[in-house]
Amino acid sequence: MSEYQQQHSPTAYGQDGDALPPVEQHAQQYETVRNAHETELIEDYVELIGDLLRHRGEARAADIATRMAVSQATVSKMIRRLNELGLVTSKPYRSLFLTEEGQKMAEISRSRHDVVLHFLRALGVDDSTARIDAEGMEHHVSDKTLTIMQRFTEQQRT
Amino acid sequence: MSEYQQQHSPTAYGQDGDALPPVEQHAQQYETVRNAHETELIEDYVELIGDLLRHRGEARAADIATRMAVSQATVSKMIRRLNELGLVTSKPYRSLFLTEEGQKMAEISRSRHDVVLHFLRALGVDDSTARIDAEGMEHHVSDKTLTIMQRFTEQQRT
DNA sequence: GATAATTGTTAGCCATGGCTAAACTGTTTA
DNA sequence: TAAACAGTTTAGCCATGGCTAACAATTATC
Ligand SMILES: [Mn+2]
Ligand SMILES: [Mn+2]
Ligand SMILES: [Mn+2]
Ligand SMILES: [Mn+2]
Repeated sequence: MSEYQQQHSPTAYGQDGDALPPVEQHAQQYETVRNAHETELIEDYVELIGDLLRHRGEARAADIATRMAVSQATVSKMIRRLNELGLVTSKPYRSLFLTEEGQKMAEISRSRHDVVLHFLRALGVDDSTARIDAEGMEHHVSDKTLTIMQRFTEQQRT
Repeated sequence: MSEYQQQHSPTAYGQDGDALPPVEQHAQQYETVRNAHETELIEDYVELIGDLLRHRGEARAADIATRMAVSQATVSKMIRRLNELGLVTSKPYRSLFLTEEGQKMAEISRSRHDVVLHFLRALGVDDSTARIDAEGMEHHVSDKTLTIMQRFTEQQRT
């Protein structure tokens, strides 16, 4: 491991606050991010389908495509995957519906999303920015952090 | 647009706090996330190479592979991309170096990363969790939010 | 009821980011 | 100095998530 042959940096930087984390911990950071990326899109689809069902009573592929700014072909393909994963049921040319499992995922995702969004607003971020940031951040916030965010938001509200 | 044919939801949910955002805004959320994903991994590589150079004096492919928990083949392929993007210079079987542009990106990424990490700690998140969350969150935090996070951290420090 | 418009599906393309296996280069050590 | 080892590269595989183009089905309009 070349990384350990040279213990002292020859540059003038020395200690500048943050050292490199231990290898195992560092590796775990990236692994966790990769895992999040695997489920991220699935969650967004399921969450959106749930939201469309709640707010509009139906979830059509065309609406998903518009809201996600993605082609209908992309949505169609994705729906097949969601079907295979047992998250949605779909008859051709009909509205989508969520399975039990899909509904569970939708609820969890929506609640996570809400906690992050409300937290950002409580922190002083304007609504439109908060919405954009929350859409990405939500998938990378641990349960621990989520709890802390929630507490912060509640305290702020008083 | 079927989404607008049915204005009133037939379910009992009615208004429950958060309505669906307007289509254009909603679409922009997802687009922004997709854009972030395109540069995310590149930034992490460049940032890590910069950190290895600073702390160890050299950045070897093998070390990157270990730290990222990824195969050496994956790293090798990625280095070719970084090269093509003009972010690193590399002679075969030698340590990597960052170009001017690569150094700029590394600095920006590191500083972003630090702001998010320190913010999470200031918020009360334990170090190890903060590190994991920051690794993913950093790519989805807007400049506006970043500024607010920085202010928060400084206030907390007093 | 025929035609037009909308909606959905399929086929096939591409880039990205993983992987394993095999070959190659450079360094260390017997 | 030759062999062994560590590090690097290449080839080729796969899944994911985009796209366009062509076609099919449903729904709306005349
Ligand atoms: Mn979400
Ligand atoms: Mn999201
Ligand atoms: Mn980073
Ligand atoms: Mn990162």
